[in-house]
Amino acid sequence: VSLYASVTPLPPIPEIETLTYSVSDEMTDRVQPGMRVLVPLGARRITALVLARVDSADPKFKLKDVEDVLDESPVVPADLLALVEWMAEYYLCSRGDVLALAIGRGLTSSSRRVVKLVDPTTLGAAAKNRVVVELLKAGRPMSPARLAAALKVRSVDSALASLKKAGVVTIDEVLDAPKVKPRFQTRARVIRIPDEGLATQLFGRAPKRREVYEHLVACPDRSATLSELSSIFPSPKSVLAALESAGIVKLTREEDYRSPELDTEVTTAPTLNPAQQEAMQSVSERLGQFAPFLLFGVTASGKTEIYLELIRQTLERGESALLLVPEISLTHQVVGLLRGRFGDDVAVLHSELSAGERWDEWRRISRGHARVAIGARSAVLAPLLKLGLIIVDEEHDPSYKQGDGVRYHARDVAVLRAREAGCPIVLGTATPSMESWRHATQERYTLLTLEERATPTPLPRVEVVDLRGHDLIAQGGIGDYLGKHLKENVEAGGQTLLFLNRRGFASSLQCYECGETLECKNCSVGLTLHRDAKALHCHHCDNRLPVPKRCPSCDQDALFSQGIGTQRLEESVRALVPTARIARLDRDAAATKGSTASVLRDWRAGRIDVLIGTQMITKGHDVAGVNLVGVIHADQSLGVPDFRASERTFALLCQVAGRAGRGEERGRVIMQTYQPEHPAIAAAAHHDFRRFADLELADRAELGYPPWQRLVLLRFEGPQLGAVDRIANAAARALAPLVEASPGLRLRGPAPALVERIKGRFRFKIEIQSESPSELRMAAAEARARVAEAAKKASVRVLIDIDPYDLV
DNA sequence: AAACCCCTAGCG
DNA sequence: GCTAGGGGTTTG
Repeated sequence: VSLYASVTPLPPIPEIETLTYSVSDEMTDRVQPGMRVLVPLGARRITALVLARVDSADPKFKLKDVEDVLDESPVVPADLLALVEWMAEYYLCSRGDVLALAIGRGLTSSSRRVVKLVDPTTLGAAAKNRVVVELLKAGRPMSPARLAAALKVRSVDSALASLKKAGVVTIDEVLDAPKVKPRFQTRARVIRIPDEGLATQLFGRAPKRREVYEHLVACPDRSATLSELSSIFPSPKSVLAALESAGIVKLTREEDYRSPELDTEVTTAPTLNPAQQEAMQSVSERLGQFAPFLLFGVTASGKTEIYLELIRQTLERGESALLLVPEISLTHQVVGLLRGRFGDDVAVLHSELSAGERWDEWRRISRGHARVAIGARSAVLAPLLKLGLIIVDEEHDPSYKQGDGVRYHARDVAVLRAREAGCPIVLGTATPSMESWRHATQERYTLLTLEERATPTPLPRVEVVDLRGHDLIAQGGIGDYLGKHLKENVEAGGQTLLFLNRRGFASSLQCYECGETLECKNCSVGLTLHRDAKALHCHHCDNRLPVPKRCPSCDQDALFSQGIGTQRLEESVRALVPTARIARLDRDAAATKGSTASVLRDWRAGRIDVLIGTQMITKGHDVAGVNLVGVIHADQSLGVPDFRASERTFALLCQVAGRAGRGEERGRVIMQTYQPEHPAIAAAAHHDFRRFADLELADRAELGYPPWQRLVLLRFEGPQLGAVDRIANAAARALAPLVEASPGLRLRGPAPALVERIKGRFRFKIEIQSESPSELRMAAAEARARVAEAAKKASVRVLIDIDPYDLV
């Protein structure tokens, strides 16, 4: 019986989903699903991941052999491969795309051609040949692509062909090593206790041998690594060699994991209060089976302790646990807690890891050496073995939805993964997403509620200040009421948090003579004024320009700034409370390395009186409680033409408000707004999620927006407006018969995106809506396929966003 | 006729 | 993503 391997290239190759190779007899045992292999493809060799072993192959292919197996154990466990398949199907992308985002880059190798000069005397006639030879004479052997680049021509292939024929050069295929290699270390282990005679013989005149030996015997497992020993004994290598040849010690090479530096915060598990206990118990009873829970707990209700206890129980059952958090960089504290409780059993996966660190954490998990994985979005694909529990903290957080590439939603994938693994999943939040809330009210998810804070402080008092009739900008962002309380709080020595979700100084510059607003030349958006950097800054393409003195359009000295950002707010706070210690936390301030951490440290230590920030300050547990929280412009994010604007605003306001009064006394929150009656603001002021959800769901029902129905967004992007418009319309026409045939299918668009141009690319969109997700996916795939060819010709990219979060 | 250039099909 | 090879064009 012959064996074949179905593989997918890694990194992925567009248009190639799977390839089939034959497996030679001596490799049949080694080739297993989830392993990387080296395979020939065309004229070169590439790495690929084995998806399956199959016993038959399409006879129309003349199959090549798998050349080498790169792993000893599967890099991707079998159940994770199944999840990858599902994601590729659901999100209409290739398995390779999903695998690439799971494993990351740097783990693949491929061959390339290298040109070597052997005999420069027999030059060909062509001028190009001469230049190529000159270049090779001067430097080292290089690839055809680099030769072409150095000579600033498209290709040198034909010159090389003739040079090769004349015997001037040779072209070899060289295999690149993967960029990430495992690191090894030597471990010494005592395997035999010497009897008295041998001991005298070995140690009699060699006290150092005895010392090393005695140290090793005292170690756990009677073993230690070479680097550990080196830190105690100077150059222990020769001693170990002697002990090894005497048969006392065995030296082995083992993989050395590059674990990221992590803070460890040692705490003891507190006794859970009755509400926590009850919630924990409900999940605990269902360990070992699929059971989705929505853990709805107000801020500071002690959700984290429930997570920790459930993870402990899962490990005790011999299973592994996955904890997803919105942004790992802002949740160091949770990582520290986990490390404190579970030590080296914890692995961290996030984008800030180096390729080597990520790979080693990945291997630690996939070998079962780490059984708790914590990470952001992409950690939902962590290669855990015997998965027994998934927790998604802050399940409502929009960062779980990937905005480009494979546009997956980590929370949704997590629920599916839990179902496949047959384990409980806990979605924790103070402000559930409408989707999860509906599942809970329909009893598809079990609702667990924590109504009270675990701390003695009650929820803060929230006051809504009606800004109508006031010019927020003229007041520098701080109205009279907020200003009065800010002053009082600073004088009383309290800490104040001011929240404004816009960075920069002013949102735009406009000319009062000709009315022109200064726009980015690559994007159809206004440029933000950054006064500290003395620049106009495009928040879409990162373009930076000097601030012009006069209007570039009419040359009048008539430019004035509009809107208000954190930098301007900082200025007005300094004017209002000149003696206060003030700090700002936003993406601009965080750009200076390490500044975020030091600002947060100072804040927690009470060395800062007023902290100004964007939504960075609302996330995670790093910002401790304060006496006063000021929301500068609560309805700011309601202006976005997106059906989720209310939900986002509500969640954001609750989160900001939750920062108040975590310590001894009850905090105060002041929300300034032009829309005090808006449900998102009114409900947030009363900490009343249920009321907000009722109103919001009713609103969405009218238009059939999620969670009532599902959405798919088709996006069109390209450098020419006309081409993008044309392809978008062609796609709409391709969809028309489907819409006609199916009464449940609705179409909105094509229409230009809110920001019509980003980085020089024009953007159009089509929204498709239906109750049936499969019908939607089919329609989207059909539309894309129908316009694919024309789109390629017109350099228009067609992107499909399943369950989109960003509609504008 | 050879050399050069550009494009794209097909890779298992 | 790469490469070899097809076909059209230029060059000596």
